[in-house]
Amino acid sequence: MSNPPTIKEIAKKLNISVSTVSRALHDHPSIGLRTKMRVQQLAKDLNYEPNQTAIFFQQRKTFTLGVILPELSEAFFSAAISGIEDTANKHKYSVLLGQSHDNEEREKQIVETMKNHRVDGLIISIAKNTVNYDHFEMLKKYNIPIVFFDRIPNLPNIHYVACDMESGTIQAVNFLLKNNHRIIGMINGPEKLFASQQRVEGYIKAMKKYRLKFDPNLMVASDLTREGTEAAMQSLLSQRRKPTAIVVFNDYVALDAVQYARHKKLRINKDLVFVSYSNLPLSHYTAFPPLASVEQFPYQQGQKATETLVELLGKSNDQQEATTYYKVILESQLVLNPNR
Amino acid sequence: MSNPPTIKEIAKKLNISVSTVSRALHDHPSIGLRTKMRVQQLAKDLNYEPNQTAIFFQQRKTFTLGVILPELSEAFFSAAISGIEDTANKHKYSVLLGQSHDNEEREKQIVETMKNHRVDGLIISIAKNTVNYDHFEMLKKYNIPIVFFDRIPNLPNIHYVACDMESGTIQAVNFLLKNNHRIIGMINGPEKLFASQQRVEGYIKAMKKYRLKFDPNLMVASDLTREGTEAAMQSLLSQRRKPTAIVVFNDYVALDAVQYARHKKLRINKDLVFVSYSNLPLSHYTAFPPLASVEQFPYQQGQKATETLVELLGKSNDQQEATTYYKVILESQLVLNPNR
DNA sequence: TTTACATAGACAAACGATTGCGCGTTTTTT
DNA sequence: AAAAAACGCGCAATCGTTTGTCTATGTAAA
Repeated sequence: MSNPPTIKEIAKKLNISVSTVSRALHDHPSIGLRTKMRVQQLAKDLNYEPNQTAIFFQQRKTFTLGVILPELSEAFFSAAISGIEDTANKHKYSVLLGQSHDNEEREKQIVETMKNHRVDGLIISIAKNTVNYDHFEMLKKYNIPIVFFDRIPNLPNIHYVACDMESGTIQAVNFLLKNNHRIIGMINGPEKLFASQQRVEGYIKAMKKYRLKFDPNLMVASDLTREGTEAAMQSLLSQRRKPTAIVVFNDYVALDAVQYARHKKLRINKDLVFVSYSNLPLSHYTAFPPLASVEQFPYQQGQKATETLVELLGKSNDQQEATTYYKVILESQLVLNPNR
Repeated sequence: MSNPPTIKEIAKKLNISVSTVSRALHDHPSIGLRTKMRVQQLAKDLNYEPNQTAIFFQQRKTFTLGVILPELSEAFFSAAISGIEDTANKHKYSVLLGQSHDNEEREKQIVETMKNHRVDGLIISIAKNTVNYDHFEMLKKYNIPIVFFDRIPNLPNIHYVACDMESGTIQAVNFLLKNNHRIIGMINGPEKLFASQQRVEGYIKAMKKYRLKFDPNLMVASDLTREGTEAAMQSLLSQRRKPTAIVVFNDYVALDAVQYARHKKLRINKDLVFVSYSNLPLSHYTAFPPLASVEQFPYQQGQKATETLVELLGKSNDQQEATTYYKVILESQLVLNPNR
């Protein structure tokens, strides 16, 4: 027989009704032990497996989590998806995947696809230049909860998991200050990102604590492309008060910044030192690694986001409404480079 | 209204039958232009979206591809999944994800989950120590086609996409031979992997062409862990005929091997040079990169595997049977490290 | 005018499983 | 021994959509 066995076939072969079979397979108390055994035996013999698509349809639940990330090939996100998949799996959920390529249009379209697939919930790290959040709001009407992580939108009532970049930045700047740097530059990311704003806060707070005044010229933004980073470096290095240290948005940007500096004949870790974020494994192997990097625990963020979502899904809609929004903050942590 | 609109509601509001609505939405010729317009207008107004789970169920097709990879956080696989997702998306397929963590048990369980989800097809790169292939064979009975890529099982009748590691190895060894190395070691991967066997073939062929005899002591295997690699290095370096160059299974292994060699006070690229596989982006930034690396085009492999699977799914079962098995071989390519 | 044939749409079954309700039979209670 | 409760199972609706078949109306051909 080519088609997988169904509950109907079992019923027919045993001359009982489908409902009995269904209940027998679920160990329902109202089914006698005898028939229960017979059904379960035959099911095993026929290699019966319930048709999930039928169940999904009937139960209006798919046990599937949608995950939307900017770039799967970036180490940060691939670590995150790893944590997400592991945790989802542990809770019997499957993972439906989409990458936005940092493109808002594409992000919208994926959200649409996920909605039509009737995913039970979504985990999203938004595209870097998404400014319109309608496609997220829309999901509320469909009762599809979202947990954002790392790259979170600037919206009031959302669930999210993120690293506290403010404290991480304070750690980073303090580290530099303690090493006698006084003119500290910063290459930040897109202003829209909450994480960028937090970095600014942390930077300013740390400087203030040392009674150093904030020089806005030392704070530049990169769009995270190589060109953007080079422009940022150029701007920083053309200052009258040249920075002796630079805090950089992430390790990828740092690699580009380092290359630019070397090209300008600056001696890394002598004329100019770098501290960055992410602490990718590669930075341990790299020729001129940043002195230190703020670890953001992508795997753990993914884990936590998934656990949060699963917990949310365990609640009824009313309960969901009643929950105050989850705002899970993981502490980031400055990690000194062992090869420094 | 909390529930999404259905075809039924549209039918009721317009006082026509559901079948008419369905056909109108699909532009079926037997529906008059007037009603067609009215239906489509109302559908738009109500923000109607077909319930995919119902359609999946009804059509016995989910437009979902299952993807099983060993480790998402490895650069090779994250690049591959990126290619897979992009290509699947282009063909209106979604991607259901699972990672085996190189664990055969887990791999089996994921296959099971995917089957129950009724994915239309599977793309798999097998766990490194999977020796039993029953769970793959089983899928044939359910008419779920599989396309393997990169890490392919040693089975006769399968579809697969892979890089030709033999020619890549020949290129690598030739490169070393031309640079006057005569004693060339190799750290290979698990013997079960087809790719490992191909590397051996390539190595031997290249040596033969130079009329050099094959010294089996120069060929060792690593289980890809740091410890395994260190053991392999130790074995190689303790030879009477010490290698002046080593071909290493991949860039991760190479990084470990390099560290071991440095620890042993060997001068990289002087006393000992390395050539490896994968050409991960990080190797451009690394302090002591391999001289060259055999690029395996993970993104393209993912793309190609997905295209192959989609093509397969376009065919009826009979046609599928009739197709000879796809064996897509991408040429690998030796890439010299620009920072060498 | 009658026959024939498109045209436009309705009816209903089917996909596979779950579940509220009802009904007959057995067992327990008093 | 009669009434009540418990047990064991079947009936049928339901989830939303697609699709084969049938019917009614109108139009063209004979």
